[in-house]
Amino acid sequence: MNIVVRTLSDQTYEIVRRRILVGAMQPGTAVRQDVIAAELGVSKIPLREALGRLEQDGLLSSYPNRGYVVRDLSTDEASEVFALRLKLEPGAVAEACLRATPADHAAAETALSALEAELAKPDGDHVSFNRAFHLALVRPGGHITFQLMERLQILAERYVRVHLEPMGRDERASQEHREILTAWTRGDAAEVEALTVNHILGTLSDLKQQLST
Amino acid sequence: MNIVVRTLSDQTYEIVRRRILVGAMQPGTAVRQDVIAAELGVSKIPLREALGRLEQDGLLSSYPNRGYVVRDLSTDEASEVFALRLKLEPGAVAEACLRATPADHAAAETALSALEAELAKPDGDHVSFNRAFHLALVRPGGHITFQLMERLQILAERYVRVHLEPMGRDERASQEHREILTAWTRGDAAEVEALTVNHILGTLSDLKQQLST
DNA sequence: ATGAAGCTAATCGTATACCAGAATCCACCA
DNA sequence: TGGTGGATTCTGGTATACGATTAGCTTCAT
Repeated sequence: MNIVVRTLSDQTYEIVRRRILVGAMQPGTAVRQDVIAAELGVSKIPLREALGRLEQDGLLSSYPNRGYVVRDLSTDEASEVFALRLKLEPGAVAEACLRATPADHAAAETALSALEAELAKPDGDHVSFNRAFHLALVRPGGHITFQLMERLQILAERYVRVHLEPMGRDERASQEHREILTAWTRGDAAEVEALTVNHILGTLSDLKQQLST
Repeated sequence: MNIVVRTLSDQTYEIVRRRILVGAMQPGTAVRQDVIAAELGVSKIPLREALGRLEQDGLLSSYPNRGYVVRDLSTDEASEVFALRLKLEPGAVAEACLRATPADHAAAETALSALEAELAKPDGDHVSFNRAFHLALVRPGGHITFQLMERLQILAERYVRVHLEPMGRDERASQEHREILTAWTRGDAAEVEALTVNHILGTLSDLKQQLST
């Protein structure tokens, strides 16, 4: 497919990112470099590169000579992230659907199937697959847009995991996904945009409800 | 002021970024790590961390086992970057002006004064100061928004330098800056937003004109 | 007891040396 | 002319060492 060769830095990045996203590394925790390096069996160069990327992703903060700390979650940041998604994602998805090739259609279909399959499992990791699907809808658009969306998705994922994963809001969201993908593959930009707005608003309102309890 | 201690990685990042932005490292050029490390007198760890950040900034691309390459400029990307700025920046600046403290006001004023002073110099580096000013207007808003805007500003700066720096479009832009800052300090979000839209559109239209010649 | 001052241990940031493996180049050969 | 198979050059990664800084703990004076 695309890139099969991945550097150790990449893999380390994804492992640590997952740890943060699933809460295995709690907010406020200092990142002990040699400990993690030893756990993962990598040396400091790939680890530090991974941590640097995570800082740019907004998952870590760094303090000179004191290292990295897992960033806190906050309702302020949650609002910010979802406000940004609302500003960018609908347009990005719409734009992408106009440029999407058959290969992109296939990729998006695959991503959604994988997500649905994961939802069927009792203890599946559907949140990651959800992110992958959403990003597949954006990828055919511009490179920069995709990069920004990727970051927003990652940040959003933290909040979704913490607040929404326990409650299953899966059936409705899943149906919305299908609708979006259909319109997207059809190239119906206006419809895609509207559906995406709704979808994000749906997630956001569920989130707000959870936060207020 | 804020952060006085900066790591070597940070400094290296800024030096290499400047080289790319001013064209000292041309698009398409492969980045020879040991050469640059030797030139800057740093070892591979800070250099690689800097390069990784530049990749996330969209200034470099990396290919496993082949290293980093300076990304090409393209009119497509230029449009993308400015479209994103238009979607994000006006709202971000408006939001920030509502949250800005007196310290933020002072910082923005300082940034604009510095920019104006630089414009007075015959061969000043006003493009960097322009970016600093624009970012000062966004900083009091959310952390994530600021990070995204920072990246967009950096990307935009490349195109501005290449296409607009030769021609001086400075007087009008400079006047617009003053107007924006005044409304911003006053906390007039609606006005700030409108002025910012106009300002970006102004830059964009100058850019399009240059590109079409 | 309590706060300040000083010492100590832990950890970060960086450098250096080294190695395996991929990519590239080039000379040689069909 | 057109491969082909080493040499060469880099990158990506490891191991290790070390100065500097931070944080924690101890001690001492009040």
